[in-house]
Amino acid sequence: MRMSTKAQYAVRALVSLNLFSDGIPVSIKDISARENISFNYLEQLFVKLRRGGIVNSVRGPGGGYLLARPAAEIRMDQIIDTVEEAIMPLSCMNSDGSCGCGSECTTQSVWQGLGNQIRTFLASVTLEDLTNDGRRQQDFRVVNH
Amino acid sequence: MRMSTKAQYAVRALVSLNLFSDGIPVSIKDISARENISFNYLEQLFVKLRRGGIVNSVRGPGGGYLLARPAAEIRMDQIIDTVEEAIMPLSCMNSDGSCGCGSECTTQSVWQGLGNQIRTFLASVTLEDLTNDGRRQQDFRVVNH
DNA sequence: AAAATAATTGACAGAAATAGTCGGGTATGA
DNA sequence: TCATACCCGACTATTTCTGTCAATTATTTT
Repeated sequence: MRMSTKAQYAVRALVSLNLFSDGIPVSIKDISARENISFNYLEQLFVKLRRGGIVNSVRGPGGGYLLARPAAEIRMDQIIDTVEEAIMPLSCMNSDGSCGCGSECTTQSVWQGLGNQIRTFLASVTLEDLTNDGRRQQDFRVVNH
Repeated sequence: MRMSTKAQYAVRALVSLNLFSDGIPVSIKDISARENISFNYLEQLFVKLRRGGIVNSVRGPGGGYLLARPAAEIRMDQIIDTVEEAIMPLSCMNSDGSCGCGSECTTQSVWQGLGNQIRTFLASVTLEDLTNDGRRQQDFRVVNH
């Protein structure tokens, strides 16, 4: 069981975006350099994030991306939903979320319980929470140099 | 983010084992037939489960596998740990569990929090819990035929 | 002792998902 | 009109997952 780099990159990128944007667009190039994530790969992620309504884009020189709404209203589960396919699919699960393995599947309840647990946790953390963590780390670094 | 079939199969197989064993060994062939899981694949899983101390093996005719301890003392997280590599690794995580991305990694806390959440949940469910679920489903089926 | 059963082990292969690349477009501000 | 930076789809490489196979060892039954 693992979290894809897609999700990890997307979250890191958005924290970085929130941390360094003062209302002006931040370019992928900047984020890519700052977070050391492949430019082309980030580009892909931001296309999804834009379509998912997490960020808005500004084209042309000086353009880039902006959060579509306040960081406090952007939840982790929303980010991951837009960037990945599903938070916790099972092998016996149909595309509509129903179970395809009939009566054999005595263990389904656990996995569903786990899925709910994960989703609840991710929904309880906002981009603002993470950005504050980031800010603290930054301050710490400045103080200690 | 997904749970591997390895983990799903292992749990199902152990529930089945516990459900149909009355102190006598159950062969992989039986479990394979009952749960409709590939014999050869199950074999692999049981090697790990044995090495992980979840089951004991009995060789020769009439042999098979037995739970190494009471079902109530076998927790989900233990099963998954023996069958998979890690419950929630991150791409920036070294093999020893430490983080390799230094100060850039402002988002680590979330993933660790999530990992703890998952682990806590899995540790709260025992094989007995699941077996009881299975028994109820079986009764239900018997009653309704 | 021989035969049958069933675990044990390691190597291998195909498929799918993930991760990352590339090349050409389009909009926009200077 | 040029440089910037988003936009988009296709493509490739890598890894992981899933499953198969063959050969071996241990044990019981006949």
